[in-house]
Amino acid sequence: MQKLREEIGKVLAPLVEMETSQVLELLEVPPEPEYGDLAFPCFTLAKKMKKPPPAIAAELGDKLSGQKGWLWEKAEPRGPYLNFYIAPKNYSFEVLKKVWEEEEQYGHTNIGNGQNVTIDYSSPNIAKPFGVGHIRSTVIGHSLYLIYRALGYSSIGINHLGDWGTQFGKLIVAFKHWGEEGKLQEDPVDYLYRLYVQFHQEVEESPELDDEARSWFKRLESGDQEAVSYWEHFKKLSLEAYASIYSRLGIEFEYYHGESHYNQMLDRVINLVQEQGITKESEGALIVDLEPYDLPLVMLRKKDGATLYITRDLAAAIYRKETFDFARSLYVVGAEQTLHFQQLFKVLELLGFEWASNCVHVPFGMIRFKEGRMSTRAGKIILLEEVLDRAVEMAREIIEEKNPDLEDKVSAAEAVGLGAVRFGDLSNDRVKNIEFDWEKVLDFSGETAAYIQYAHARICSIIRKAGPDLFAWDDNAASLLEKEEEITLVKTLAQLPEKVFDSAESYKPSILARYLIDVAREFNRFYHNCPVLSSEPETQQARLLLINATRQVLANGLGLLGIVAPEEM
RNA sequence: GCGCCUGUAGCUCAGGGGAUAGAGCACCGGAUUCCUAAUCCGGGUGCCGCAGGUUCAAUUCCUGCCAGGCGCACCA
Repeated sequence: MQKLREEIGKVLAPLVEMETSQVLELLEVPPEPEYGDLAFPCFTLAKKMKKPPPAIAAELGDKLSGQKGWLWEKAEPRGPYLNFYIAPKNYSFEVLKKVWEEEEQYGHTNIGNGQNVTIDYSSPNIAKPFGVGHIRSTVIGHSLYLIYRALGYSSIGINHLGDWGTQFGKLIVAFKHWGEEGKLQEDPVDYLYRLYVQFHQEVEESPELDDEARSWFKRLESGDQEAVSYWEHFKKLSLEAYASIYSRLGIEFEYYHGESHYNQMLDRVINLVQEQGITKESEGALIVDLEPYDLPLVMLRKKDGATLYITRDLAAAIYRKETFDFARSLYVVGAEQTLHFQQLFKVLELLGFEWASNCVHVPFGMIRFKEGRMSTRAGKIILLEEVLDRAVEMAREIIEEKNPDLEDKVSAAEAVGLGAVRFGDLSNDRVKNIEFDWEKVLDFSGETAAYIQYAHARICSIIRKAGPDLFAWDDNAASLLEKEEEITLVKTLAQLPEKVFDSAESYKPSILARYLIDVAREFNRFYHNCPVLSSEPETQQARLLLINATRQVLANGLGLLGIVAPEEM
């Protein structure tokens, strides 16, 4: 908790002849609770004071012996550290009061000060089914969207649909050769997907199909009527299919600016790069040589005149800056595209845009099978919808078994099932690959969303039973907590704001996800050792305030992960 | 060949310049006259990939190597 740090910083600064801010940077949380709650390491002072660290710690301990502050009650040296111990009652009071007052705003701040952050996420390729692989960008990006908003930024979600490029040439060719409109209408995305797979099979035998596809894409780019109408048709049908997944997951975007959105800007962008004098003609194509920067060259225009992915990304970046004047621009895109973004950002830099340094690629690992990677082309893929459906179904079975009297099983199963899938993607470091395993997807035990949701639901149940009369703020009760389980829980609750901040700064919702597991765990320990409703009136009041604060932290935290916190399950 | 990422307990993974390296799963054993046992408690495991280097201190930072993943001009 910030207040505690500041209090200790102020006390310590004059004693060690440092700025308060320097002291604050050094303060760290000890590895064991018995070593106190905040420690000042004396190593860096050793040189300056020409004394061994333990001697310094001891000396500081002497100077502070018998002293205490509002939020801390003693400072003790231990080895090279000076350990501060919180004053449990005051500390609990402060934490509970803050959560009580801020409610759903607890954990939020205003450091973003209304600045815009654009977040490019989800961005599926039209005409390809929404596979489990797509969930990573969607879910991580959306969580960052929510987290940045909680920090006072104005988040702008952009779905950079893959709605342009040679794949449309392929699709048009496939549809013209083998397609049937009737089947397309039945299940558009699935059918387009099958055509796409078929194209890649046939191309093995007939390589000329590739040229045909390229030429159709070229026609599309030059506005050919027939090509455009195919494209519009495919796009419309795909978008309708994606809409249902997004609505089920509660995901929204400010803009659906796909790649095609930037078509009119491409000439201007290419001119801009040419004016900068960094382009070259090579084998008929227009390229930017990045060799001086140890990067492979970038191609802006193919020899047939058609543009490429990076051309449109360049246009998109500039468009986003001009339109939204972002403070940061995030690209939540798979790690396999790291090089692409290095090139993109380098070209922006060469164009003289100093805001290039505010563009951030937020990479993540891929979801793979044990046997190897998933492949849309080869048809080796698992549909996200199937994953969601099976997870919800499994949740439903467990509810049926554990809580057969529950009224609204449908909502609870949806919350738990979808939560499990999302949490699976959010809880581990995003850069790591994930091995897809049905057993893990459908396992709701251990460190999962259900663990957190269950803690939330139990708290709601206790609060319901307590009734509204028992449940009100009480200055006196708020400072009655003293049992170890209570204090540990309070300390954990106090960490939410810093966890939210850390998640944003490192672009890692996993920090928040892991923290919520800690909160739920500490709550469970408390729950098993400290009865709420059957305790003495004053204790009961204190514990109600504590569990309500816990409920709030869990709800706020899950909210930032895009996961529903059910009141019953 | 070059570049980027990853390597921690049987498995899946946290953590991270310093105080005894942690969880979950799995396995074994315990807890429910009491707020939902989707819970809790107990039981044991680690050359933190290998080798050097920087440092008072390295599992953490740097370099090299090994293993796996990903990428490297007309795909996105």
